[in-house]
Amino acid sequence: MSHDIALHQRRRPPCPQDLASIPWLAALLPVEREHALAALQVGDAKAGDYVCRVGRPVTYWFGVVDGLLKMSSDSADGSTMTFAGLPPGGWFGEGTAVKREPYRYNVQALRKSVVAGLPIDTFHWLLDHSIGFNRFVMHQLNERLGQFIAAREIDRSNNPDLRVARSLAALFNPVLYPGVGQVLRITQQELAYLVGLSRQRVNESLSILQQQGAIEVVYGGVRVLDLGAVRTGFLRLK
DNA sequence: TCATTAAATTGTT
DNA sequence: AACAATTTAATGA
Repeated sequence: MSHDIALHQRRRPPCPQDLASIPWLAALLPVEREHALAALQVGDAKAGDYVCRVGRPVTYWFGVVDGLLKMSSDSADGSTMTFAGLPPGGWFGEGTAVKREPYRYNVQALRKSVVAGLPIDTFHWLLDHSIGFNRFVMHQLNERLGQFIAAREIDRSNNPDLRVARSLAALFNPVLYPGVGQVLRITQQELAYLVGLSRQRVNESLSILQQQGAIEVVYGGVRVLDLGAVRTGFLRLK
């Protein structure tokens, strides 16, 4: 397993295709956007690469252009706790970026991914100058708060079907992950890593959710049919 | 662009 | 954990 910080290696300027998948650019005025574009960086991360690590000083505000990342933390007893999966369109680290504190979690590529980074000084410049940017970050923080509260309920529950459903619902969040759309590209193995179940069990849960009409299982991904049903876990007990 | 081959993913035991 | 079946990605004409 590699231990590179993705954006410090294999870094390149963003291409138009990358820019199209960065949601907050649309919230900026032309002047602001110019400033942001001049500083934006894009890098490729191999599976297993770290995007950021606990304790490192904040250098960038990160976003997922393509691929899938995992946000996790190592607790005191040595076990690893996964907070969230990060699909395309997701940006993270604004909390620590605002405070200029060290990262409080690890973010690792679950598969080959494209990661974008906005240098922290540019991030602060946008906070100071752009109303649209502030609005975006505020929505982001608010939505993520809701997601973490939901995540606590997931952990309390022991029903694997419910856990899979809620994790999927989180990944399909259109505010946090506008790049996902109707079809989330994730293998059952990757989902198993995120939820903390075996691939077999995830496979079974997906079948049940499909039977209920909440999702459709496709090769290498999941199509959402009824996000509300996925969110509530539908007719299943806790 | 198409056919062939290799690799990845899934469903099942 | 191992297997065969299926789907996708890669290759080269």
